[in-house]
Amino acid sequence: MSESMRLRFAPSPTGALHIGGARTALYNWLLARGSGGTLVLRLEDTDRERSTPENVEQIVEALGWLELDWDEGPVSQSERSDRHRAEIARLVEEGHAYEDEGAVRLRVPDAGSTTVRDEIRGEIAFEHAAITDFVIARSDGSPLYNLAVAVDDRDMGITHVVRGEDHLSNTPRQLMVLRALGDEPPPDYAHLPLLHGPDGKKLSKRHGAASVEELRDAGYLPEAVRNYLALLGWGYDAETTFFTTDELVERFSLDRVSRSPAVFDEQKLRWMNGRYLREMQPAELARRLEERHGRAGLRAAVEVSQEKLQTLADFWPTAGFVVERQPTDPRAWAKVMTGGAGDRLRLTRDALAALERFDVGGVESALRGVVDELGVKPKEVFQPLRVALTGGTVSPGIFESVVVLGREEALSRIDAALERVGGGAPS
RNA sequence: GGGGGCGUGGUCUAGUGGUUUAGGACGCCGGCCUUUCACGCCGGAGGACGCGGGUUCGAACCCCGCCGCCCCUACCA
Repeated sequence: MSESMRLRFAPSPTGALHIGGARTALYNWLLARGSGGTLVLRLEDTDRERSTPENVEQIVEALGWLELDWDEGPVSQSERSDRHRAEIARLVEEGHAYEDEGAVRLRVPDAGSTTVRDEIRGEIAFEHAAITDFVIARSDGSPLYNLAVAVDDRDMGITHVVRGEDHLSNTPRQLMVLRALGDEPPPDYAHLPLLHGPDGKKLSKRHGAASVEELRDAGYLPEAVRNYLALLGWGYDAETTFFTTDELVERFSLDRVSRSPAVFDEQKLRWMNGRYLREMQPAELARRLEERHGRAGLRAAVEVSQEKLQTLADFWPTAGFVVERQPTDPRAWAKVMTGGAGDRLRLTRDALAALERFDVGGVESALRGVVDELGVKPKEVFQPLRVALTGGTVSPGIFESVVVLGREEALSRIDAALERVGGGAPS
């Protein structure tokens, strides 16, 4: 790749930025950043009916969240309509196109073929006989996709067009427009394999999180999404799975991009996201969670729960009890608060109340003391306490949970549970 | 219908003629760890590389046919 690569990411603002589009944006960005080239953001909004400002805003926001920036643009094709119309007129004048019931069609030769040189798939020939004279301008004079793309790629000096495979069949048409427009060599093309849902069909909302916005809301980290998306259709070697963004920029190349479509597997993204979450500095994780929840003071809750999170959305269910009391899960209560649970909990309360050093080590020895004293299994003591403190049977480590709540709050919650179980008044 | 692309365990992939009894990862199953759930660690099941021919001493890798899936075939992009 030359160091003067000029790439473009050209989404159509007819909807949110989908995962496939995000992957295309990522690959273009990696290529631009890795080569010291330029990335242009272009909005293909020649379909004025379906293109909306809201979608443009959403796409720009999604790119921002993914931390993918661009060097030029965003430029809207609709703003370049005059330029497109001028070229359409010139093509008609020069005989490359003609009017047909008001619309304008490009002349496609009856014989011969146009060959697409694809960086990923090699040379692909398209027989002209199978391509009709296609419309490049509507009868109202407005330019159509294949014309606008060709004119813009040419005007913008795009050297590499990297886009989804769904555009592969359009490429010979754009190549023909380009040729009619002038003699300049066309850009290099690379068509990325499409992304499918678990059912093998084109990815859509019915497959769960399908847009970048939904990924963000589901609690995924942009760096994890970048890493995962990079691996959907590209691999560096036989064993490397984790890449920092710098490593991706350095190592990504089109010649290792796969040719076959990939299925977006949210389970693997969850796993990868969990790995990123666990390796993050607690302060940073707390900052992101505080931003997400619009509240401060989450650091302590983060420290006891970080190792259990797979997404940011997992935080509240697992550590919300630290911030505020949670309703008790009836099933948890019924399962744990049986037999002599009340008595064990009362003894636990006494041990915690009498504890001098209220830290993890102190709490642990106090609780294990109760276990030894009663001669029961640890969980006979820990689970009732867990339910009293958190409302459920699943939570962060019990010693840490006790300490993070503090003695006063912990005893208060235990008392409330004792009252409910009727296991006797607090001593 | 026509044109084009693709086809390695459920999923993402490594592997382009022999070092492959096809490697790694997610998921799944079992075990260990253990205060719950995770994490982590260990082990396991699951692919004869879409199918059928051919070339070759030898093919997942080359050739042909077929099948399947997807894309284009719009005055959508």
